[in-house]
Amino acid sequence: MMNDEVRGGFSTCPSPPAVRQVHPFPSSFIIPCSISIILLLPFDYLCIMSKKVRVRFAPSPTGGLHLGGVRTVLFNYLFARQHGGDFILRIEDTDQGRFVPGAEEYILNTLKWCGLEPDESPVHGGPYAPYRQSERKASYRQYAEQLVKAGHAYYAFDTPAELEEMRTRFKTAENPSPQYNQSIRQQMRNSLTLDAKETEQLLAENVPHVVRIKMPVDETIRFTDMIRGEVSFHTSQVDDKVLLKADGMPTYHLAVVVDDHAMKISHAFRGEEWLPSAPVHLLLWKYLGWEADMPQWAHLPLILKPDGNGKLSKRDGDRLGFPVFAMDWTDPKTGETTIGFKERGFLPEAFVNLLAMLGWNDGTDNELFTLQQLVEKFSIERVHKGGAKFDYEKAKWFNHEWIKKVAVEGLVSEVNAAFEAKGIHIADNDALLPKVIEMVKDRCTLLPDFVQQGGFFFQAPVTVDTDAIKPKWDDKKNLFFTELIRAYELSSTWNAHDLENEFKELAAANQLKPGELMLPFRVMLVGGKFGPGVFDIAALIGQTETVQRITHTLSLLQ
RNA sequence: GGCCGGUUCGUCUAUCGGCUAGGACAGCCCCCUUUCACGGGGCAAAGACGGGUUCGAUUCCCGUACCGGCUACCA
Repeated sequence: MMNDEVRGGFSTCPSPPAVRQVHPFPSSFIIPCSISIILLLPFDYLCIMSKKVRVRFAPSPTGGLHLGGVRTVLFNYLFARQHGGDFILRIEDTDQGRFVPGAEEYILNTLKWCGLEPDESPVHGGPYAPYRQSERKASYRQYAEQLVKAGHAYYAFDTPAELEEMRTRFKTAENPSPQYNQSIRQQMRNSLTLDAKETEQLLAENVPHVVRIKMPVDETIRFTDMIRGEVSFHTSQVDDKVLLKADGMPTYHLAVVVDDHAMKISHAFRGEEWLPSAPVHLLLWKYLGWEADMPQWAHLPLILKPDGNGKLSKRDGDRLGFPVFAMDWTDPKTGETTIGFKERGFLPEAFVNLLAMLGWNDGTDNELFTLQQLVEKFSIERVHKGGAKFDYEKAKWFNHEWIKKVAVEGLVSEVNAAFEAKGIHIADNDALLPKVIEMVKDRCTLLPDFVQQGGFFFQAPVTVDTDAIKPKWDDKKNLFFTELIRAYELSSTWNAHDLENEFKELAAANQLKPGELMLPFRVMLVGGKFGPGVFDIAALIGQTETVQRITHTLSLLQ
């Protein structure tokens, strides 16, 4: 165990120059700042070395898991595995009003499907349980009070109506959304404006109240983001965020800090939308006295709509006809189901692969990676800063590549399920299925394509595209196929090679070019102008079925 | 509005001061295939703008523009 920790620590930080690369300083600063770089480096180095890598994904259970969410999971997972660390799933269900039943189970199932299972979670357990914030409710208040005592937070008794009133009162053209900040707090009902006695009394009477952070007046908060480098904020610009709600639940801001500390999180990855509240979190780590244990932050770029601009949302998927959620999600309230990548026919390997490439690359031209390869090659410093527009066409390309790449055995059960979904029942041990998969996989982009591309192996085509034959159909061809039926009925062997020879010999005897006959033959067997080599198909579906399909089409052509 | 972040082909991206700016998806053309694909070859397509710094900027700095995020007792 000890050994593992040491090794994990070392691999986090392979060499000091690597740390330097992550946060390049402007060249013009190198000389004046060289002293601080030298001072910083060993500190960072020590810090990382002494810490076991522990990362967490902390979703709120409010619905289906979005592309961006799964990518955050992926990056967490890759980082943890790469450094021999732990990957934790923590459910952030502090908003009781938004809780959606089934969402947590859905998240777990999604991680399972993706192959990104956590080491610790509400169901996997772990040494830092519970992993649901609602179950940790009792632990937050003391920290909020500690902050109040230290003068870094205060009680606020403003009612929702009063807050609303404040917003309309201070609203101007220049300031369309006034914040509860260091200037406005002086005009509100809180323990800063009320005298101590009054505050005591309100508290004693259990008057509903929240705890807000007291943003310092004139400070610049800086930190080094693993993706963005140095980021800074001025405290005058950030508001007094609520830390503890009137219902006693913490807000995300308090909970994330308390729990990241309690769970010994070493690196915190989250979406870019969290960047503006980062100074609040930084301050909390400091005020709570945990500054030395603060995780390293990485704010991931957003995944954007393919058209226009803005964050990708479930609505965009509905509108443009592609999945946004990893798996089907049924809203328990409306009963409405939103399609997922899994049900659309994506392989988890492809899904994970395409997500990894949304904002990251290994610096080579390679785009196809297994999870294991990603674990080896991933590096947070190579994550792109800018948001990426989601391209469904490219997503499908990844799946196609993976279908071609994956071994037949790995496809059997998924393909079987795709057939089942279309009402074609194939026995689990049907020896034909693997052969069919092998034969058609190169032309399938999504799993359901196997039904179109291979269905005719299992049942005669429901409709035959005779229109594709008719224009060039004549008595000579009709005669040829009549003779072909007899020839095939008399065949003593049944393999693609012999079938082709017989076919060509018969064509020659009838003074017809084989080429003119192969398309009609194909349409007879598969129902349309597609599919693998026509004699391979005949060989596989067998003598009886081949003859029957020719006979059937001939009757349609009468 | 304010704050923060971002900006290379239509899209995802490479480039860590030397670029004839590379790859992939999509598009178009050709070859292979007497089907559809796969595969192979090719074409077209990009550094937002303006200033610096530099012998030399896509790359470093500043400004502008544009895009995005945040601005809840939601996460």
